[in-house]
Amino acid sequence: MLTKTFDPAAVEPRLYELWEKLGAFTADPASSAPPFVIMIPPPNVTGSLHIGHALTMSVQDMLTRWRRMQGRDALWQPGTDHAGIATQMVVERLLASQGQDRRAMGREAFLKHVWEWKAQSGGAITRQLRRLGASLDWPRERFTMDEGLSRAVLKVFVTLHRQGLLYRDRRLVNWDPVFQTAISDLEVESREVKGSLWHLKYPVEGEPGRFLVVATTRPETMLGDTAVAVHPEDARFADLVGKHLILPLTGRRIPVVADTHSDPEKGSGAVKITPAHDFNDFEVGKRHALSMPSVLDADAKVMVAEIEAELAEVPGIGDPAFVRALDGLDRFDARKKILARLEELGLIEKIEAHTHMVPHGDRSGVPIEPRLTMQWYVDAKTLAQPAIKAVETGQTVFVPRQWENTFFAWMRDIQPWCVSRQLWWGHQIPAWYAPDGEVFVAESEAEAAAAAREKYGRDVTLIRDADVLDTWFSSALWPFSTLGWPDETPELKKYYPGSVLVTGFDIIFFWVARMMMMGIHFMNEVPFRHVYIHGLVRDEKGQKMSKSKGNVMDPLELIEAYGADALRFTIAALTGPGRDVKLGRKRVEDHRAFVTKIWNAARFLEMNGIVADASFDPATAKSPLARWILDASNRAVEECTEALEAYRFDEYAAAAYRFAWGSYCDWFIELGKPVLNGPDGPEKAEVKGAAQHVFGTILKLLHPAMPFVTEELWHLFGYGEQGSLIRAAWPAPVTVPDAEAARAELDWVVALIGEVRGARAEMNVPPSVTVPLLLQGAAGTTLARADRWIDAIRRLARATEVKPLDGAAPKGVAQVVVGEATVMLPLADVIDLGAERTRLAKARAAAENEAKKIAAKLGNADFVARAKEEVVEENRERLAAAEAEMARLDAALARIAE
RNA sequence: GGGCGCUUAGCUCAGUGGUAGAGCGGCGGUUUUACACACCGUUGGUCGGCGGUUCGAAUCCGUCAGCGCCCA
Repeated sequence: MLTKTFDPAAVEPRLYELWEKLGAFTADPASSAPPFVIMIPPPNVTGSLHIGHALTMSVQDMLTRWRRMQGRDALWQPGTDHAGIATQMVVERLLASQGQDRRAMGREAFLKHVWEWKAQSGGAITRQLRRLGASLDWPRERFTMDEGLSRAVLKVFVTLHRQGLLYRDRRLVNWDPVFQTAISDLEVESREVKGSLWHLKYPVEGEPGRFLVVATTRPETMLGDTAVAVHPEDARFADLVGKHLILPLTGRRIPVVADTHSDPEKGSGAVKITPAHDFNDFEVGKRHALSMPSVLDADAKVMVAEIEAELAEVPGIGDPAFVRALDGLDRFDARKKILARLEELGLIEKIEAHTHMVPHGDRSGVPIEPRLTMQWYVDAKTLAQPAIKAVETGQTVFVPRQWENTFFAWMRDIQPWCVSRQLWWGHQIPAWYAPDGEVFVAESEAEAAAAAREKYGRDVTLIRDADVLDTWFSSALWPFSTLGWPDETPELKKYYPGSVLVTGFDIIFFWVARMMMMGIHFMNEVPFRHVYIHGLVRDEKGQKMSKSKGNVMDPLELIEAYGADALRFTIAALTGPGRDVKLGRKRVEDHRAFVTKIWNAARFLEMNGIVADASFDPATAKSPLARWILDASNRAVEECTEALEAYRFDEYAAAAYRFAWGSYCDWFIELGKPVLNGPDGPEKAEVKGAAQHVFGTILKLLHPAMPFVTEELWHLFGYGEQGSLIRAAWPAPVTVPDAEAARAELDWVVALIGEVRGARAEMNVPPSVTVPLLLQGAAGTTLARADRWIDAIRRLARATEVKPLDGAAPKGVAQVVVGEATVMLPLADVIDLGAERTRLAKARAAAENEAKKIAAKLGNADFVARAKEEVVEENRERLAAAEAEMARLDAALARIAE
């Protein structure tokens, strides 16, 4: 006996272990089956499963399970990435709590700690993915710092360098003062900050009392100003171009230059230029050959060294002692002091409140500081071109398509990719420096030494670059490094390129674009055919989930409460095209009802002795009920398959739900009860056969979304061995004899029951009152149908019998129109005839309204002349039907007039 | 400022030229032996506004408004 309700907590872990033990998730490079490949977006090794993972992983698992059932050799490649900054931060914090310090222990010892931490705590998310039911090929699990993947990183780095696509350059980087490292453009997020716009007065050289006013949001950087720019066409400042200003506090002479970067509309129309601390100013500096002194150090503290030589005492303007005293001061403290001093000197014209966007490190959360440093860069511009072309030509297709625009916009304006990070945890850059500064890039120290020996004719001391690579550098290789590249493995041959990449739109730049670039460059082929972009998970109100808002939902807790199937089905149902998913507890609870519904349907089958029967052949079905449900299941199969092919998880869920609940449970089982409760015989056997056959189809259709409950029932009902549904064949439509006739018959039964139920409910007839149904004007086929379905009609329409009206209509009937017939319910003692007249009049008005609308359309000569013939014909039929219904309702009204 | 997207029933959303839909909710009824996480019935929308194209527009075009996201 099945338990009263499904108990996911007891069943799910057991089944997952079984699948894993059976090797049900395993891909087989030796098989002849065509591959289906999804590369997991490797979660952070520091991470734990959040609701966003639940979405993306559920989607990936649905696709994988579905394709696997279709007979594809499915590989869902698992793994995690080493998450440079995040992991280093976690371990540093841990060490700090034990009173230890990274720098004190040194690089080697620190890395040992990180590896230890990874071994102990790094696998949390992989365990959690199992709870979700993710059918990843675990024996193939990889980590971006694996030996194999590290070898791929070395090879790629060295190759790109040799090809001139990876180089060192001294330019401005986004510097994170907390982590003390460069970060890429993408790791910077603009945040709106309420600040001020300070209008500073810079004295014009040789013209006492004349000032050029510059507006700035960052007054502390003025120490590093090397020019003031005005717009070339700005008449207000035309005479100043070429003249010099005395930079307050430092006393340094700086030129006024004409540059279009200066916007006459903004601020004062003149802008101070600090090339070493602002990206735009850097470009201006390059255009005008300005010097580029840095005045902030790695900690974002004031650094006077590079401007020391030019400090000059100028009465009322230049104050070297003050400037020197700022050395080592935090940037924000320095700002206050500088402003106070300028105020004293009368060099602040005004201060405006000003809201502006300030770049922040996405992990550290502090304002990033542009700094002039030497870093390694990848020539993304060059690598981007083939990637752009691949999407333009459809080698890779985004779903939904509109995301291609986002991809193009970024790729066409791509900047050099800064790949070096001043961290210890990561792939150390394979570059060695000779004492003269010459760099040797090689896959090993020995190779670098050999190259150096060749150059210098002797051995020299080489020092390895201390920096590591951006984590995304190794992630970019994921689609082929996980398959064994640079070795030519069977896996690489079979599973590259992947079928589809599934991710959120926020990752298009970080990862998708970079995989495209690296994949095409090193494999001469795009890394995946489709990129399915899903939305973000938000709370019920549509708010982004965040810890600070306190609206985060823990997927594991939801699984605990409602089961993984319920969570997964909810996600499927809510994942529409290009939409964010608004998820609340209530939604999961609601969809759990569907899991329970399936379970209860199974209990009904069990009570009726219905079990799997492979010998049942749908093509031999005779009873209309069996043929009807088999036919309906064919359509459900088609709908589900088409929906999955189109990545329409909402439609897939809706089609399966509609069929399982709305057709199988609500009608097939209910209509089948009289037969199932009746004596054994061919009809009963056939209904049982259809019941088990279609239930098997339902289990298969739902398996990608609800793997656990379906797998459990699959075995309990004898469809297959334990844990075998996962590899059962995806259903295909079956042959159903004369499906159209079965549809027509069941449509009639459903309509009759529906109409009678509706009238009874509206007339407040208690369910305990049962009446005969008298058919007036019924065709012979209708009467035959009524006869065939009498037991079901009795049961579902609360009827005692169904028979043709003999003679005149009895007094006090309720009447409904079903097709050509009028059905009379003799209810003289129960109903209010006035109310019945009102009800009929309302129905007649609706029919009349419909008829009028259609008649007007058909009365339009243009419509008849220009619309498609089948549309006109359809409208003619609808008009006829509406008019016939009006006539029958008129007759019904006449019958009970007084 | 530039770009993208969204606006359809109380809520969440499908619907991309031919009868406006689903789920949930609301309301009324029901212990009819799978299921109250249920069953039956029912209510509910000038498809954001305006203009255009068309025989016909939620759907195509233009425009305006509101909201969201990305970029500067």
